[in-house]
Amino acid sequence: MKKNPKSSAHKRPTLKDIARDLGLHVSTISRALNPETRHGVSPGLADKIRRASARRGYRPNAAAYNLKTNRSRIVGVVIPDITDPVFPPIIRGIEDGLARHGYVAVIANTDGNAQKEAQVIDSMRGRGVDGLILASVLRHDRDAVTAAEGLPVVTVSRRTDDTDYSSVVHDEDDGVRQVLTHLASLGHRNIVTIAGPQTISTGYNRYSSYVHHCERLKLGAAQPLASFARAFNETEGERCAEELLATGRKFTAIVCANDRLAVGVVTTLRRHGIDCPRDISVTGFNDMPLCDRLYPPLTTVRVQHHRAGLEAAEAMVGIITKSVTTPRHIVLPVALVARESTQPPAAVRVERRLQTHGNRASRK
Amino acid sequence: MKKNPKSSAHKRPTLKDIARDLGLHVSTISRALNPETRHGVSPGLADKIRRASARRGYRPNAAAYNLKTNRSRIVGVVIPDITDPVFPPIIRGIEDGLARHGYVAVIANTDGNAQKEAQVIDSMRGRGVDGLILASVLRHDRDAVTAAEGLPVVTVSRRTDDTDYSSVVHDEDDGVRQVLTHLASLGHRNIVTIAGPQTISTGYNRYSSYVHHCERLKLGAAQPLASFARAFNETEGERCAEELLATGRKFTAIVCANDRLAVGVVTTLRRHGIDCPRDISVTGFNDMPLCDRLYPPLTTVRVQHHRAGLEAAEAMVGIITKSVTTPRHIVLPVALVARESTQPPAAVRVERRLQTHGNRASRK
DNA sequence: TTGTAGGCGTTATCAC
DNA sequence: GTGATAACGCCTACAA
Repeated sequence: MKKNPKSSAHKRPTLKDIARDLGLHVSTISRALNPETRHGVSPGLADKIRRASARRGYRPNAAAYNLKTNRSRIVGVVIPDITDPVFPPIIRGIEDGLARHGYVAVIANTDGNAQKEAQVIDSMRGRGVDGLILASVLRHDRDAVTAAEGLPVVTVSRRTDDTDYSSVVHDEDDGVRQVLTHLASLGHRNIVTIAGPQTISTGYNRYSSYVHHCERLKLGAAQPLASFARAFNETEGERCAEELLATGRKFTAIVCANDRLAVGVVTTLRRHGIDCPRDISVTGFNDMPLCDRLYPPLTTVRVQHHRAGLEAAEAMVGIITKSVTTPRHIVLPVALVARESTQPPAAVRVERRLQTHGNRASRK
Repeated sequence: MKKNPKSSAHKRPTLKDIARDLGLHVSTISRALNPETRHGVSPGLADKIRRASARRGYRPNAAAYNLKTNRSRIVGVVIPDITDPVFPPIIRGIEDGLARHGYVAVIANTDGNAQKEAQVIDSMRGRGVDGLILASVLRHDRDAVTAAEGLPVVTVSRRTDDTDYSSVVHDEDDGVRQVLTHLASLGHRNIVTIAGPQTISTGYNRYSSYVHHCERLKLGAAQPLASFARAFNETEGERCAEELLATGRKFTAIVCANDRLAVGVVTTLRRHGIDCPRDISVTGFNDMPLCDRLYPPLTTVRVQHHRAGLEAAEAMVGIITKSVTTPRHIVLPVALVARESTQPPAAVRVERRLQTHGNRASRK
């Protein structure tokens, strides 16, 4: 039972094996087993072949298929860092989407390093990936673009300015609009922002929208105040909050370009004895996992991470299989999630209390 | 410049191409380029060949290599759900470790479903993975074991009871010991637990250690009280906390089998108007990302997620390349991280205050 | 030290 | 409809 070559136990059976079993030819087996070419074989025989190969536990050899067809059914996924809470749901979406079509993902982390990005893309190309899903691109990403040359590319969550890659992104502008409308309706007038890196489409778009909608809603006082983060993380949130406080300017709300920045902001505020939301309201963007369990639960913009991954995967498979050449740009809707990190500013609260004749518990 | 077959632009060059360029034969090129066989070719020629292939931008064709050598340099990684915050750091570690040796990971999610686990393992085997790293196994996982038959397997974070797979786990027992010692030193005596699924090694070991160390430290009153979670998530944490409260038993601390359960517990306590840590202390396990930004910052056990992934990857490559046959079991040290979710019980605080003659600010 | 030939498992293009 | 044959790109005896 150990090395019996005739036994079904040891080596994986090949087309040749089941051809020998049935006294047929390899090519017939191949045809019968391939849905695309099944028509060229009589129904009865095809059935018999399928049953026989199932019985033998036949599994097509991926390497041979790859070599012959030059298709690996592997898609490379390039992200900054899987450890950042926004990416796992996206990846899950990508994997789920790819799996539907028999594709799998190979993931690489760039740590936001453009050089490393080009390098991992190169190595993925060496592995013969059928396409690339990039969640790491900058707005002007020459390195990535040249490294990816000739391969199908879909960007997800982000977008490049200058190429015609297909993309799946979130409606950043509407998100920012909803945040500012929400803050305005609470009574905030002096709203500042912590913007993300302007080299990344999300950072750039969210900041532009902030400026645009502040103007439109007559917010942000004289000139809107902004601090620019060099990365989307807690540490930068802390640093930027310090920077804003150091200006001495008065403001009652901070709009952050993403949740992790907001988390850092809250930490810094607390360190300064400033309470969120009592003294200052803070908003995030993304609604990453655990957002609702933070202190305070964070008001943020929910984006469809998983869905974005799914769409990106579908788009990729579409390009690979149907050779869709015209780039498609999908923009997914977002939704404000108002939690406890936003509240009317103190002055407004006092005012309202007076209006309601000192009615306590007017707002828990 | 579009389809010139002689141009270096379009199709990836093969060994044959650079052989033709140099007027040599394919096998010579192959030998010169392969570090293992380079000895069999004169140094001068080898150099010339390497330069030429570099100039042409030669990249070995992975599929052909795979087909010939029956090695894919792909390792399958099976996890419950990449969306669970504990897994990304592990995966990052695995990917970093594999990358050192030119391997990549393909990830699949099982959602804790044993059947799905067997299924994804099967499909990975179809892809010709060189080995499997399992972060999803149960203690008795017949499905996984049979599906993985014949492939190198390393389990990470978890372990099976009955097979001889190599494994990389954390020192659960020491973690629980440190947690209980910490709570005891704060003055807690009535300590209950929310245990994880007993079908999983972590759940089982942490609970066993809880029982053992409670006894050793004379804790847990008459009989220790436990509620058993059906999964390691916030919802189950909430449910189990309700269950504990419903018993009517008095206790001052809840030891949770992981952080997500602890997060759920805190939510439930708050819903009942019970403050953590003032009224009840809560501890977690894992020190997942954002643990320090929760409310209250969670006292927990730091485990080396990334390191575990690295070690698992190294172990896997060791098995694949050097055919290490004897399973190795690595246990990584852990460390208590005391944060604000643990505090002396109210009775003890009062007592201490009396002892210090009403000294306010004795403890912030 | 270098060249030759065969084959890994599959698919595609012939002919029958 | 089915069988034969070549080829995908690489590795590796073996021959020269």
